[in-house]
Amino acid sequence: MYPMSIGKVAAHTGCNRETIRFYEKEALLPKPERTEGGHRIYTEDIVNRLVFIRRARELGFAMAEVRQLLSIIDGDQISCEQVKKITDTHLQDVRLKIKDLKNMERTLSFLSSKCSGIDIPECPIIDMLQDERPVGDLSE
Amino acid sequence: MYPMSIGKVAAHTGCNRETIRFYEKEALLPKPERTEGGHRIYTEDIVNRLVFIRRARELGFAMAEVRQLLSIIDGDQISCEQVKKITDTHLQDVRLKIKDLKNMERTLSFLSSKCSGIDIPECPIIDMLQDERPVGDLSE
DNA sequence: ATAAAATCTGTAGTTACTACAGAATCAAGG
DNA sequence: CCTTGATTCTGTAGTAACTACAGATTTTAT
Repeated sequence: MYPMSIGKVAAHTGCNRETIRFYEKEALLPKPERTEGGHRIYTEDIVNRLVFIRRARELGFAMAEVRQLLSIIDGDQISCEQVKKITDTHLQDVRLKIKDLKNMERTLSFLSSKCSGIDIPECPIIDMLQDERPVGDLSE
Repeated sequence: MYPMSIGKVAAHTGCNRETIRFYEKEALLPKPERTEGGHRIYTEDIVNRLVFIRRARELGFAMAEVRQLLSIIDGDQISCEQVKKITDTHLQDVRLKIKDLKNMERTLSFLSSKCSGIDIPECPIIDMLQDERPVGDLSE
């Protein structure tokens, strides 16, 4: 299994090659050993670190936050308090985004419901987007 | 009121100056008249168009979609069918994003609940992000 | 030995803006 | 009319997080 070429790592983790090199350039991943010809050779440690990064990213953590999490991991002892703080801050962000998207959803489905889709001179969607009244204000 | 300088338009619409010029460069807005010295002068028409763009953007339409909507508006007759199609496609996108974010939310709040925030050698959040088991798999 | 597959570096493109720098113009007050 | 401060001008570069090449080199398999 190990050591692995970059292509194997990509296949194994689902992270593409370019992204792996990108993380290395950004110093989220350490520089791996090289073959004589200069090809990267990955150990299990680095691959685990990559998996960690991908997982955090899939949970929506920004790269800056991932960087913080990694630096906590890299420190002598892990500060659970800091980790929880980063997580909770991010959780707030996610909740806010959900709220915003739900508002969009509400307005969009309202707009869609007003439009038959049958060609008529006046389009209710266009009309409402051009209307003086702010979108999302569904009052009379 | 009209005609307006770019600064007034910005204040009036809440869209910042740079963005207005950016939309012009991107040809979402037409090139406005200029003063002798070269400053832009905005008519009501252009400002209305800007408001339309901002509203569509606030509903999460991508610039490419806004572009499509505008070209429909600019055509001889508005195709309600096309407008509805763009809207409904976008609505699907929004719903998908909500779904993804809700999954993140669920996992993040689970992680957060597992962490007391009190410094202990092992951090449950870090552990779970490093765990073999994929995040979001809350099974035993 | 040769051919095909994989990898290398470095640069540029993506989205939708935002932030300058340095120069020119405009509006208001005296 | 003149000055001063506010506004605007153009053009370039930066943001986030990758992704997509091009052209050269290396590795692997036959």
